[in-house]
Amino acid sequence: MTEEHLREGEIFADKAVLHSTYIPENLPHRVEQIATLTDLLSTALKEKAPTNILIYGKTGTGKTAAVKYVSKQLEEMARTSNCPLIYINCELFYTQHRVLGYLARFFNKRVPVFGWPTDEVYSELKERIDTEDRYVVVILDEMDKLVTKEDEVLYNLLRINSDLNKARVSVIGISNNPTFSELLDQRVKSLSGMKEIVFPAYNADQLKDILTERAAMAFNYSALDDAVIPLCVALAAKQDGDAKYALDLLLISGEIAERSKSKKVSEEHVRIASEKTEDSIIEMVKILPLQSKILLSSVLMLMREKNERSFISGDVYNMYYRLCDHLGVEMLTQRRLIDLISELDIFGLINAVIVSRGKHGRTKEISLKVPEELIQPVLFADPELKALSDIRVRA
DNA sequence: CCTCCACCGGAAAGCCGGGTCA
DNA sequence: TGACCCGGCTTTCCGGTGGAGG
Repeated sequence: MTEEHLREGEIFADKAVLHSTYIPENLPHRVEQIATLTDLLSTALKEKAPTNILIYGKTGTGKTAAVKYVSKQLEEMARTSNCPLIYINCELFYTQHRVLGYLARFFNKRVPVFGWPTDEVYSELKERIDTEDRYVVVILDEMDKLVTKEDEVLYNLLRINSDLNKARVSVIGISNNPTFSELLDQRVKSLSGMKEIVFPAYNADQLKDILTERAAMAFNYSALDDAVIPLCVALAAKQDGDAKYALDLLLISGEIAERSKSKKVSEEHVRIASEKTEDSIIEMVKILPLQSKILLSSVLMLMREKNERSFISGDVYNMYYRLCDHLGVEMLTQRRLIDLISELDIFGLINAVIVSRGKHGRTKEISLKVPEELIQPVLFADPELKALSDIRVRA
């Protein structure tokens, strides 16, 4: 460890501090959430009364960090009291079968990856867990990935306690989707006594605290130009206070500075870094399916035509139909567009919030979340969308 | 307090391409 | 080879709903 420290260059003291996997000693501005979480878990542990917790908030609001932080704290207690903590990222284990299989294997049941019917895996798992008097905590990160695939792993796990005699299971679900809680079956929620913890987005001041603290550990003394952190904060604040983005930016800026053999990270390096992350947005847009591209273009077109920032879904649909017509592309039904919009929202390309407008019904308010100038050329570069560039809208 | 809009999103079924098995 | 299955994508159908305005 110390050797590694010494090997770091002039810029970084400890690069790993800026990685998203790093769990800091304390998480600024998340005291309340951590206290609630610790509280819920430790009382559940002591009283052997399982509790299910749903954590939600946008990307980069410290959800995973907070949960890992708390697990670390509880680890000691866990080891002495036979309480395994199992962390699963659902993005990697995205079917019920795989999650259950992973859990079963965790409890030393040799389940082949393929070939077993799911309910058999489930009942094996139950048996395995129940062999001992213990308290099991299962953490499902990116939990929303499971529900959308009409999987029942959640429901099974949330209700598993009623089928157990000796052991007890708590589930902690983490979700990026702010409306996820509504997505969950109300019945299951009340049945399992699910508690919710919300992680709000960080504001600029809070982001600054976070970056300052991490930078002090990550960088060598005076390796950062004074303007660097404020610039990172400003850029991240634009991304809905995404702390992960801010830390990435800092890391990449540092690496760029290092590679260019600079002694200091400068504002210029941050600029280059932010361009680099822009590249990943471009990449994402590039590989979007045609229909999603048209949909995204509809938002752009509306912005030009109406000179506004956000639009209701009805307007977007209409524009989408106009564009399909113009391009001679088969158009999708409205129902399907709802799903594509949610998808773009999850990708972080647009913001979609449900609003109720009284007499004017209930709808989604949709706005672009990335710079227009950034994605427009990418969209129009698609051969299928070429014809869009000749739609001239009076300004 | 009730209504009613404009859309949301669940359920289920169809279609399609690709993979599997006898 | 053909029958069958699977998963992803899409459509059809439809029941639901928050809140401004009556």
